[in-house]
Amino acid sequence: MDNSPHILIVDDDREIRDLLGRFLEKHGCRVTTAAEGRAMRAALDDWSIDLIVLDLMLPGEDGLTLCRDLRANSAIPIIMLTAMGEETDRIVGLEVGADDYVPKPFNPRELLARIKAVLRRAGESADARPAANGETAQFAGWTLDLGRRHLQSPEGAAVTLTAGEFELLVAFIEHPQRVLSRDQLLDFTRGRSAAPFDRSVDIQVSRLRRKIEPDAAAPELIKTVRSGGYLFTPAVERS
Amino acid sequence: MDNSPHILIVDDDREIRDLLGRFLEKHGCRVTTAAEGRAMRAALDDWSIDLIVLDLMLPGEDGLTLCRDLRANSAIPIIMLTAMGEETDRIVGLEVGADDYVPKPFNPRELLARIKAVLRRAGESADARPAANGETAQFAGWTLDLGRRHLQSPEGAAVTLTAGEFELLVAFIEHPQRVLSRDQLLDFTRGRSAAPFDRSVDIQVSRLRRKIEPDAAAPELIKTVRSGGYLFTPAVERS
DNA sequence: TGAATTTGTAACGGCGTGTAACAGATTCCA
DNA sequence: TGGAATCTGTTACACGCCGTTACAAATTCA
Repeated sequence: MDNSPHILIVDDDREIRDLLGRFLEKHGCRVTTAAEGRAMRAALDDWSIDLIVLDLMLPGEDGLTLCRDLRANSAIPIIMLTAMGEETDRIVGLEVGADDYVPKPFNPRELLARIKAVLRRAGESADARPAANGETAQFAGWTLDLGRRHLQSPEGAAVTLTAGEFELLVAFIEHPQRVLSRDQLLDFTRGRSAAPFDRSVDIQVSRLRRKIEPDAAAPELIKTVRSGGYLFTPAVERS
Repeated sequence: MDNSPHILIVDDDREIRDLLGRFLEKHGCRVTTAAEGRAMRAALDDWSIDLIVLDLMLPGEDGLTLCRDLRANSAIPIIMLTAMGEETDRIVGLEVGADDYVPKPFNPRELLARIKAVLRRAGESADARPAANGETAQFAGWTLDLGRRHLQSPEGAAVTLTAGEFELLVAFIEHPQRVLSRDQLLDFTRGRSAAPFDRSVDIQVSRLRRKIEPDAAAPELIKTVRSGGYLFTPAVERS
């Protein structure tokens, strides 16, 4: 399962989540599931999701509301599941910003086909996101300019980062003071999941530490959490 | 698929998008699709579109509005799809600036013929457009005069650019602080898609860097994003 | 304490990128 | 129209990034 799309299934029906999840995994997707809005947001925070399959009918916040909220600050493709195939639902779903909709009950194969189609289209118009325009982040005296991909030390010296180091640092900055597993870090930086005995994250952490830690032997900024992952300790301020 | 016209299909009906898209691709076009206005704008931002096939009836913003907006600041040829062949639609469509209209249901062959006709006409009158008259863009102290194709360094010295270098710089200036793939850059500058092992973009970037980067060994303006493409880092101001 | 597990990192090699050099294509000019 | 000058893509090779492997060090557990 390398470099495969990461699908988030949001449905209150456990059976649908499990069956659909297994089906998609068998067909080359990584899958995370959530039963309602709160869990959905948690999953979006924990992983780099490529596409959301969102049930229209949910307890608590319903799918339409979630969909509108998602659209407000992200461009993640959404496929809506609607209980009835009514025209009104379709219109409303598309109006609210869904990329496609599938009426229940659905054929998993058809859903998979639509997922692929939506992902293909999304890939074409991929980097429509403003890519952190002009934003900068400060931590422990350091300044990272997201737009210019430029890092400055507390003393004012420019430190050049390779693409991989930059991506890793961005992942840390976007999730500070949280333990991030190697799997999550790989997902954030490379959009793929870890293979067994995959040490690539360790290596990149080691290389990044050499550039930003005053003493790489006693790291302060990026701490190791044994059998957990890594933790970015400084507070991050963005502007 | 080289140097072929890049068609953008805007229609909320997935089936029409897919079928028509495949048909056009089979007949020597490159195709990108969008379900509604938001996706259409994203696609226009990401690619150099030669012609838009635009459905009159769309959820959210309807085709007429989109068409009028498009005409306000671009000359991209537009073919409207109208649900009924009513005279009024035709009149309104043409009034709003569409180059042709095709009533639904339509024969793909006929649509293709009209696309070719409109493209031929557009190609003839292409050089007639004043090409951003008198506009200039500033970035990192440099000034680029779009009309005169003239570049001035921060010190005030004139730097002559070849046509290819100029087109590349314009592509960067029109999409600053975004990672642009080699494929996108080829589309912007030459209107074609990349062949496997195509290094032409790399070469042009290398040549442009030599002219505008203070230190070509440590580029600041045009950064490389490994396995992603290139990124124009400075903020761009236009006047 | 010793074994098992986990992490740090040196070393190597595959692969993506930078660029020199050449050749084909295009433009310019008489 | 023909030849020169210029521009642009291809080829070839060097370099640097990054993942794998291997082994040492640190930590945990019995």
